[in-house]
Amino acid sequence: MNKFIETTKSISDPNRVRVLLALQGRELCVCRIIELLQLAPSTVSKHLAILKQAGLIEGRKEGRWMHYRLPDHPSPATQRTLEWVFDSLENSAEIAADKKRIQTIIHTDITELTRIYKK
Amino acid sequence: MNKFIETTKSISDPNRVRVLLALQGRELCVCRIIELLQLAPSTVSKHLAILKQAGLIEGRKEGRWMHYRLPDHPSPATQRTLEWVFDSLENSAEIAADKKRIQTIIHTDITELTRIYKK
DNA sequence: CTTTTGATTCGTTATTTGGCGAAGTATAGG
DNA sequence: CCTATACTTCGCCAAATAACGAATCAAAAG
Repeated sequence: MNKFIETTKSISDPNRVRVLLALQGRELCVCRIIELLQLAPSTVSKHLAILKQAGLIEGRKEGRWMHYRLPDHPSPATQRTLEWVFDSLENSAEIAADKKRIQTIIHTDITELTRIYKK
Repeated sequence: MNKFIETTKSISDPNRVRVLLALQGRELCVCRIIELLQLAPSTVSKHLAILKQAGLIEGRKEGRWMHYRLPDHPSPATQRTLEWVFDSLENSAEIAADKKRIQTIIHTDITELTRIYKK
């Protein structure tokens, strides 16, 4: 039950759900997720930590960059959770808009994104 | 997306989840749900209103008693949500304990339960 | 080895949430 | 009718949550 509630809490925030959908079929570094969500780096980092703790994403450090992705080998429970989330949001307008914007974001050079920190 | 978040929020409280599981295959009046959860009537009523608003349960008034049950004709989305919840908690110890206790509660006369209000 | 950069941790604040008891509503019983 | 009963609504409080900026950490780059 505890694990289940941890899972449901982790997916009851729209920004965290957007992250899960953004990671479908690709890996993203934190700076691109920041660009997608338009939130402070510290806030995004917290959201990612919550999703990771719940087992819904995993991280990989490569030099200075941290890349997050959906689990390579999710537990059956995690697998079903992700399927349910993706299935439920198949027709979401917000997610469709994100998907479109992600195409721009992944083709933007990282040095262009980091201006977020400089503001 | 809003609807989805409303759903996930409604199932991210353990007591609300316990209610959903308790309603599997049966209808229960509020007084029995109070007995199960051991919470104040006003608190239980609030939880039930949240689940109802999310479309996960429906209510039926019969005289003085309000009976709640899982929806007779759930939307496909609601159906999948309930399946996911039930599937996820198949092996929960807390839910197993509740199932056992519900057997007692449904065989207890309502006049025995109402002592909760009298305290 | 100092600086820069990408990300996380910490401390604070505003909002939301879950709990309760008191008051209100509606129905049944005396 | 008037009272009791089954719930719900309201108002309040304590705890949890989401957001931010400042400080910190770790890995390149200068």
